[in-house]
Amino acid sequence: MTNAHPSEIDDFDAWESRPLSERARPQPPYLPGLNEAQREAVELLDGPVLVLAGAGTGKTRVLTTRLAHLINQQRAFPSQILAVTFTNKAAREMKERVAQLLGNAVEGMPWLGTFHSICVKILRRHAELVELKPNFTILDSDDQLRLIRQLLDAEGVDDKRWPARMFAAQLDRWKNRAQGPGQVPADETGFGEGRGVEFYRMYQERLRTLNAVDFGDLLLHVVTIFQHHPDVLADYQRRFRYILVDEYQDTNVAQYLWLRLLAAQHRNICCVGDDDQSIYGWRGAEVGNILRFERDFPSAQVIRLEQNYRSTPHILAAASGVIAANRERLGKTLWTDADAGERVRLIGHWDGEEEARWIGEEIEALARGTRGHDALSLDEIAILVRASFQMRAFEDRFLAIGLPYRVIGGPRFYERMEIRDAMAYFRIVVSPDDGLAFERIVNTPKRGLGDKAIQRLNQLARERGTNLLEAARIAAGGGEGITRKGASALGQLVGQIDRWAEMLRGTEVSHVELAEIILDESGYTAMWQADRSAEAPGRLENLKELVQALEEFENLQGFLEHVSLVMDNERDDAGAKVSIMTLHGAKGLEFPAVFLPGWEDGLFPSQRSMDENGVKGLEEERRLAYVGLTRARRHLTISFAANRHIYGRWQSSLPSRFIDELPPETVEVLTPPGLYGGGYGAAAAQEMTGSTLERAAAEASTYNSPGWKRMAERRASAGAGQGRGAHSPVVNATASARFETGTRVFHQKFGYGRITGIEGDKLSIAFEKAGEKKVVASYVTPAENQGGSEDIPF
DNA sequence: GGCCAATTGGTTTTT
DNA sequence: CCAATTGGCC
Repeated sequence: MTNAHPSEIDDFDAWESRPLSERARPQPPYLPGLNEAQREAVELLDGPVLVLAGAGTGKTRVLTTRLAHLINQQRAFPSQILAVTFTNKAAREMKERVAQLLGNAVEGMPWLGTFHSICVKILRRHAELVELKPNFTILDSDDQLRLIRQLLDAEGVDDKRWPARMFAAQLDRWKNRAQGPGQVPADETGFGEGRGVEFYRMYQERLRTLNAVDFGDLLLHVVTIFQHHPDVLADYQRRFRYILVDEYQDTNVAQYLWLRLLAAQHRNICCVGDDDQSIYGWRGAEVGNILRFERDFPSAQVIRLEQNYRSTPHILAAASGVIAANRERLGKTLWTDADAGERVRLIGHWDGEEEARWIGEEIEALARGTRGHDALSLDEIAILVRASFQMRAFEDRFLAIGLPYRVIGGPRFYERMEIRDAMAYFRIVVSPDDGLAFERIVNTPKRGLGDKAIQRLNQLARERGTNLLEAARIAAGGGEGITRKGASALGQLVGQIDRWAEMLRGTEVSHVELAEIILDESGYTAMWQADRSAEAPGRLENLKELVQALEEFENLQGFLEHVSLVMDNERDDAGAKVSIMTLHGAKGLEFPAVFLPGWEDGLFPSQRSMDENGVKGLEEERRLAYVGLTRARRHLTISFAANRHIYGRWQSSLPSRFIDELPPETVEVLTPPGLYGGGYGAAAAQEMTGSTLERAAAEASTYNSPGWKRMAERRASAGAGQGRGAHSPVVNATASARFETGTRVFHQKFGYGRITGIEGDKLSIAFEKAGEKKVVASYVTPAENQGGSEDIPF
């Protein structure tokens, strides 16, 4: 079974038989400059190697240099190296940097990519082995959930008792462990009164009918093929002479099996990772994979990268102090020869709003350079939170003071409704079997075909053993239990799809033009043009962007595959801005100044993690703390609030237990000692009551640290009225007095608009760009004075 | 079949 | 508090 690239293999054999002297290479220019451990990690090319790369130790550099070295030393053709990453971003970066190292001497590496993209490539070649057609579609989790809903509904499962989401999660767990319906452990079939495996089978069957796979299938199917078809496996084993894996601590069982199968012949597998940065256990990652590496690959060499080039000793000490409390770890000691730098700052606040206000002011100080350092660009500052709801407090505050920020990891472009709709139109034109796509668009725009009609179509498709599109064609003829109006609408739609499919095959129009025609003729664009809601203009804008994005692809098919695998959302909006993101989102990044707010027990570590996963959960939270701490280069500030406004109710909490784990000598405490009983952290605060907290806060101005003084001054100057936040009655009164209906105003986020109504502290404003919105009065300034209430010098 | 009001539940996220 | 989804009503 030599299905793939025989020419490449022949080339290699020819090359391998050449005398050694011809293969010799001069000392490569990229080796000097690496430290000893890094160099070892680059040069140990043969056999299994585990590189334990602590945060900031030059992991990416090692990985890319090793790749370049393999090619430079002619150990293998680029096409014989398998290099896997988790994200497209990482893959892209690696490609670029290898090309840079080798001076563009290498034509692309076909097997450098994410687990999923590489699996797609393999699976398309052998699709028939798992009863798929090579042009199968890849469903995202949204489609997946809809399919599950349909299935469970058809089986009469009560969604209240057995929610579709729950089954989706279960499916994920199974697929993450590469367990097909036949390999599900007996004690995990409980879903739907013991019908879990039955549903799993049916779900897989439906996917097959749709000629579709979900994300989990990409790995599961390939592993299944490898296990059942030794000839196919042998082919790939032979091809991949060298294997490199990034972020090994994040691999799940399926990925692990996949790697082990592929590495079995040459055994040249190099995994790079950091067990201390494993933070994706909740989505199937197995820290165990990295902890067990030496057992899995006997004679493996383990290299530790421990010299940190990113952070100051104080920051490293803080991170080490926290992570040392974890039991399950391989153990590394980061060190640096950088200057001590300033200590990690720790500060407690009365509530979340005060925390946001304080951080806002600190950021302004950093940006002005008034903290005794060179001024920082806002791009060099980040706020890392545990959960995204924490972001709002910062957004609110920064909007109010006009501090530019960017939220990283919001809703992705390709996840927007209008984009998914448009894509569904493209999908049904490209692949007539894609019933989910058809279902999505059949009544968008409204064609009078609701749930009833769709149910009937599905039934019809089942009866006739055909796909939804064909069923619709039949139903359009009438007499199939669809109303006359519905049948005629169906007939029109099917006719349109046929015509578009015809155009797709022909050469008359380009795929970009076709896309425009589809969106136009279907009435989809018109639907949004007719929509008077605030979002409509933005959606039309997005559709334009979508069509524009198409231009970079050869055809619709290629584009669709790109989108299903590369859900990137890198919008590079210009201007220096503070980054606000989750700790998860910050992995792999670094910033000169980092703020870590919300270090309260229950929030961080998250109560839910601890409740659901006990010590394991707590340890993962602790690794998350470690990731957060090690993002900082020079300035690091941890903070917590005694009270927080969560989901509309006040909640008070104790400082995070992780705070107790910070080595005291690396920390500068800005919180008055009274506020949390002298020491800091949960243990010290255990016995504090609300009233003692209040009294301590009142005594705060007597505290003597410079940081605290600064804060006290600020607090005093802020004035008592605003001390409890921008939403206080005082502010409201001023605000409503300042505005009246019809006033033209400016809002930091939504731009210009006219006030259409006032309710208490909230204004209804018809924005010129963003449409009608309700906005808190204090975030809006009269249009004549758009500079805002404070002058910010940037 | 479509629209509005009430209800509910709300870490972390890539592919 | 707020969004997303569901249930009831036209």
